[in-house]
Amino acid sequence: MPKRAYHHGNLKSALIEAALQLIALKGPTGFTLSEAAKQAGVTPAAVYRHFEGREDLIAEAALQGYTIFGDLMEHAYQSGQPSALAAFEATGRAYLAFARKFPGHYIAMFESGISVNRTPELAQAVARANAVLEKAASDLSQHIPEDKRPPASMFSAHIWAMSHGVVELFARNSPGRASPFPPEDLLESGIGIYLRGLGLIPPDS
Amino acid sequence: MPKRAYHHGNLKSALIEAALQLIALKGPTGFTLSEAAKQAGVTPAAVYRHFEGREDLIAEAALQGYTIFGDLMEHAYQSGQPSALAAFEATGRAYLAFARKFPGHYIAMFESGISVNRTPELAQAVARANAVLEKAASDLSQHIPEDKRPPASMFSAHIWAMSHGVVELFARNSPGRASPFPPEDLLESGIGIYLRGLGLIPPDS
DNA sequence: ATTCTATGTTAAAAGCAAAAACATGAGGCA
DNA sequence: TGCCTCATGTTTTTGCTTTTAACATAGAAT
Repeated sequence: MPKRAYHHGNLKSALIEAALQLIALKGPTGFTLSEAAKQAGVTPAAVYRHFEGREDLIAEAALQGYTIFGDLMEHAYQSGQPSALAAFEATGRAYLAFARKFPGHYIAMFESGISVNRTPELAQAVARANAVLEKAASDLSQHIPEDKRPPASMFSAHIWAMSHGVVELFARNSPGRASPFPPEDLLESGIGIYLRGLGLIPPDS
Repeated sequence: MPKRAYHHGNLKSALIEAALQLIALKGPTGFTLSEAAKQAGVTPAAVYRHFEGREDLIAEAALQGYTIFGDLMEHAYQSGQPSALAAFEATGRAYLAFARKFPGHYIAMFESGISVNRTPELAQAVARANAVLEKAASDLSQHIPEDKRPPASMFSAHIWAMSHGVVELFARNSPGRASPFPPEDLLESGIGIYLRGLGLIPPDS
């Protein structure tokens, strides 16, 4: 194999790819710009032609993550239609699936400490993902009597919180906080109980 | 005031204190051993007389955190006795209160990437905190008919997950993921709905 | 009083982020 | 065809970090 030409061709994507791998492997703290550059076959300084710096590289990985995340959630939502309940439960499963399939993205998004308001682009990608979740929650909550219906944004915040909590505490093997249950079961049962509490599914196991 | 004597006196605690402050301020990534040393009025190398290195310093902060956390949860649990429900809800509130009052500890515990099995001591402190939560959940779940009662460990995992999710997503101002609701309300309502789903509180707002 | 040891300092090696100065080569244009 | 230009990489440098080794000091023990 001939050594790479002077110009890489698509260094930007290669760097994001390398960053995602390294972030997933060594955590947001262990990740270094230099190592990502090396893995892309390039000197550290070259990174600055495509990103403002280390943080910006992580931020772009997160942006890509939110975009994929939004797509997946949207697709899951559609796949459950026309049943509001099926659509809702599909988004729940998609959440966990995303965290499992795209660990680098997930970490960049939620554990790297970057602000969602870092750039307008990022904020918009977050807002879009949020909107899908809230739409699924809103659809479903139409089935609740209006007087005892929580705001859809609260509903979706609850579900997002539980999903995120399950991922952070029990789905990541590294901290080793082993639960006796597979994360999928944990989340599904938790959401099930919650929905029962809203009267959205009948009270039988 | 005369400059500090050659021997600090209680450098170890001073370093943990400084670390907690800096971690809360700049996140686990921004935190540096050197800065903690400077803040304690000592050279970086002095740190190595009391800790194995940067990670170990963070780990000890986390250990201290889990100990305080366990104490607070225990106290909250006792404060609600003899009502299992009151005790349970008190632990929920205590969780959020801890995250708010001890941000440095919380971050060291849950966001710094240290493994809970790093040392036996740490693992034990985590286990103890876990045990309090599980006891509260177990007490409460006695009030559920045995055939439709989830395992106490699953019950407590659900609550822990939602609590942690609320803290991470909505209680930390830095990521700027503003929810329209105060985290306390969000968590309290979420737990309320969940408990209703288990039939532990009657279905009225 | 003298020695031992815990606890500090200085000094130095190795790695990283970031910026400045320099190099290369691909595409537009005569 | 041949030159210019500019996007894209490389070297080099600065200042920070972690970590280790060698040295210094003072409180405690004998």
